[in-house]
Amino acid sequence: MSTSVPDKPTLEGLEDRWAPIWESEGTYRFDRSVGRDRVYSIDTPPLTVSGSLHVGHAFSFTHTDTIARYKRMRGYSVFYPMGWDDNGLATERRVQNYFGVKCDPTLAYDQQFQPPARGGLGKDQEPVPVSRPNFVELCLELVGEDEKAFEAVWRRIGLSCDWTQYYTTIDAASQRASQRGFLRMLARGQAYSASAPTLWDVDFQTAVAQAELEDRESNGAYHTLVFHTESGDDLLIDTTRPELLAACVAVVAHPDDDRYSPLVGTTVTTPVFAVPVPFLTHPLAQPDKGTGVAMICTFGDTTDVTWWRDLSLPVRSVVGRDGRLVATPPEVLTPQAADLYGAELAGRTVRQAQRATVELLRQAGELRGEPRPIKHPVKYYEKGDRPLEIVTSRQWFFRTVDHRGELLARGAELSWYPPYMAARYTHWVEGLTGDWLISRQRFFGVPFPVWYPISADGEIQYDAPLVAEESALPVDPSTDVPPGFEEAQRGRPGGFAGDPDVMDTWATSSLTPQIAGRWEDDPELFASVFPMDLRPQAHDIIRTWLFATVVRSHLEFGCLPWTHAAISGWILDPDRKKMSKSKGNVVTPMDLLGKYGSDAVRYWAACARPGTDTAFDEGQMKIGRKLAMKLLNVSRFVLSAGRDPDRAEGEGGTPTGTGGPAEAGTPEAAPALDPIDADLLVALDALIVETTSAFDGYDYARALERTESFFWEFCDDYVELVKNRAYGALGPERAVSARVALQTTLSVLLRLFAPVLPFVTEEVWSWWQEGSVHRAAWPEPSGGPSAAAAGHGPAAATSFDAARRVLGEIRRRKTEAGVSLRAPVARVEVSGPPHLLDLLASAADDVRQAGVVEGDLVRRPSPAASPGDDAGVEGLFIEEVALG
RNA sequence: GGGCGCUUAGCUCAGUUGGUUAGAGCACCGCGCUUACAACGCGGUGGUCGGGGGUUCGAGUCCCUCAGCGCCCA
Repeated sequence: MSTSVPDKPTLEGLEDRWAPIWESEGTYRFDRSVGRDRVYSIDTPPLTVSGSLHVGHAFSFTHTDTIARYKRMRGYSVFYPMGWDDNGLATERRVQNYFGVKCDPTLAYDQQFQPPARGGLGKDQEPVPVSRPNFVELCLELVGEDEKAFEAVWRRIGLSCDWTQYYTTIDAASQRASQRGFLRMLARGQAYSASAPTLWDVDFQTAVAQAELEDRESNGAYHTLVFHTESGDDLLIDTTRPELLAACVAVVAHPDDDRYSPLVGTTVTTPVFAVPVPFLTHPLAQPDKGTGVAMICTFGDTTDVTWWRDLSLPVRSVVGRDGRLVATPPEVLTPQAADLYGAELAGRTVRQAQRATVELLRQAGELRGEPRPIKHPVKYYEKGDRPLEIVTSRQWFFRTVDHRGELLARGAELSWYPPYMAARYTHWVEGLTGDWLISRQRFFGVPFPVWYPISADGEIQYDAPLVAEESALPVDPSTDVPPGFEEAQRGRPGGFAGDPDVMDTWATSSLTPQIAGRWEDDPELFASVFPMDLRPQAHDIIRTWLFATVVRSHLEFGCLPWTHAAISGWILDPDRKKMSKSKGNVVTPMDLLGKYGSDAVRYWAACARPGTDTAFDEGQMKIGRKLAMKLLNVSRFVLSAGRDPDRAEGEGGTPTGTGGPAEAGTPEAAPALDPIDADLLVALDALIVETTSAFDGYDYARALERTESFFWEFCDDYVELVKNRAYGALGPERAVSARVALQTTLSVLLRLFAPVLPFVTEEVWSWWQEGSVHRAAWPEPSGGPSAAAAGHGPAAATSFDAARRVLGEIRRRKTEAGVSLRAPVARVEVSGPPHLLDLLASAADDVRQAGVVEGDLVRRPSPAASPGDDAGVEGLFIEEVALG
């Protein structure tokens, strides 16, 4: 083996040098030929391609990468695919603007289609309608560009994923898996369509699922409306949504609210429209809210939906999908009331209608007092700008509520890191209020593989969908034809109509283990990777992505999709605010990678405890860079110290990568080690045990911290102590002892650092070893001759400890005296218990060399020392350091 | 309103089943170009462990309570 150490090692250019080599050598390629028990499979989060990567992504993906690299060095064949999630609203908007198109799912695919623009339309131009398949093609073109940029960042940062296992959630295989998954759910009765109250975003024109909701504290106002009882009394009801008065179907009070018990079961009359509605009770009515009576409308909020369902009330919708009041008022209105509605409210937006309704109430004398402004939580779509409305429409759902108990059990079965994150899942499942709505009225997504028959009189038969055959997947019902039909029958009586919607993003990305594992497309691969070992993700999507993936795996396979979930924290900006695009505080990783180097950025990421939110801190990257630089320099010393240029070649120095210190780095076989060299190797064994256990518990941060701390002690104390001896100052045999310890330790440290610092460790490894450090075996403690030679447990004081203590004191005295560390020392006197002095004696030569002690090193037994005192080297006292 | 975290040096954070005098890096101050390293090394200053109470021979660590911050959910 040749050793080739550069004169001036540098961190510059390591990424450009090693990333292509890893790719061409297939260093991270998954080997499917091994059995499932030797596979470690990772369900990588597919990043949304729209938008840009920020350091938070680099942060959490680095965490996963350290685990992947560790498992690989432990001998696993690591299945670590990379995926992109390109479905979504953001992409649609960009595509519409960039190409000047508008999707119309009723249109047929046009193979010759060319978009009117690339880079945006002119001012007078109207967007061109295109079919869904054409629209999807344009989406793919645009996200393809982004994916290239994303991939470049990942390669630069050194993610050890296998790029041959790459997928996107819109590619044909993903669509096939997604549609197959849907059809299987449908066949088992776990997917169903229903016309039901649905949360609706009037701007995005799509249904929204429970998981996508967020409450926002918003301005509103209580309006006190005057209803009329059967006996002609006024009944006051506070509402924030008077514009829904025409949709009122009942009023409700709490069953225990004695104030209203006489009215329960009677009929009251609404103001303005004079519609009779029942007075009912329900436990969700809050006696202390407003007057204690609420008007139930279809539908003002989710509580209305609950009341409507529990109390079996009729539907009287007034708000349309466009967010305006519908043209035709509920049938229950009298002709006069309907005329009033048509004149004052029909076609108005919700806000306009509220003003108009207030005016009508005033004119009728049925508004008591003035509206009273309040702040209250209102439901929004997380990406939306206007409050959600609730409309009634036909949508597809996956059943979840029926499976609540089983899903809770799956959550308990999963190993969570850190464990307390399990509570997020449990609370979410316990709080489920409805099944999972999967229909989206969008275009760039996976279509439902169903059509509906059209009856002879032209009615669409939603209850008897025509499903695609699995062998035909993926299909697009807007262009493909259901089995047994011809294209000419599309939209005709007696023919069929394709489902116009696409599935929710989560309906597809909940299948990432299936997609990456090529479910059904490659049964052998799937069997060797599924269920997977690890799901790494952030905590904000436990209730969406993690939950949805568990649902799909549980219902399809009756098992968890993975055995472990590692939840990473978030990146906060220096003011401890969440980093997000809308706040404008996002930092992108590419510049940082260039400035500090990939290893340094990875170091910063790996310092964060699993699951802990972390402030963005360039200072930590500087430290990482310093660490990488130190590794280069000390390696240069270790690999060149005392080498005889004439017999450098073939000298040995061959840590094989398969074992620990005992068999590693030994130019001459089994030399007699100096005590402090043996001490170092014993401590190294302890380090290996500790870091291995930390990585087994997914605690990359602890592993790094311990390795780093050992490394600095190694550099600052051990290397300084033995430096002269390694150069041969105390003879060739004792030089060999030092060099064995140095090289063995370096070999182990390089491997322990490799998961976090892949570039610099690979660089140094290449100076003296064959193959990639990332394919080398994780170190094992030797527990062998070196430990026995040391003759004591790791807890007791060692020669190394005694030597560092005395050397440290000599340094301190020199510093206090303001002289150079090279200044000679005339005399040192140390007192302490005899056994500590003996330890010191065995390292005395090294201490004298390192401390430049030219005179005596006197050891004076301390009379006060008790024989059984096994305290540490604090028992040594440096009585005198006489500078020369 | 409920839940989950967090609060340790000026800053960013470790601190394992409770166990000597609570640690690291950065920053700051001082010394030093020494045969791996001046984009560096060596040394030093710096803390009522958020407040209060409790359990214990002993609490940064366990329990209760209060305050502040963050996130999730209503």
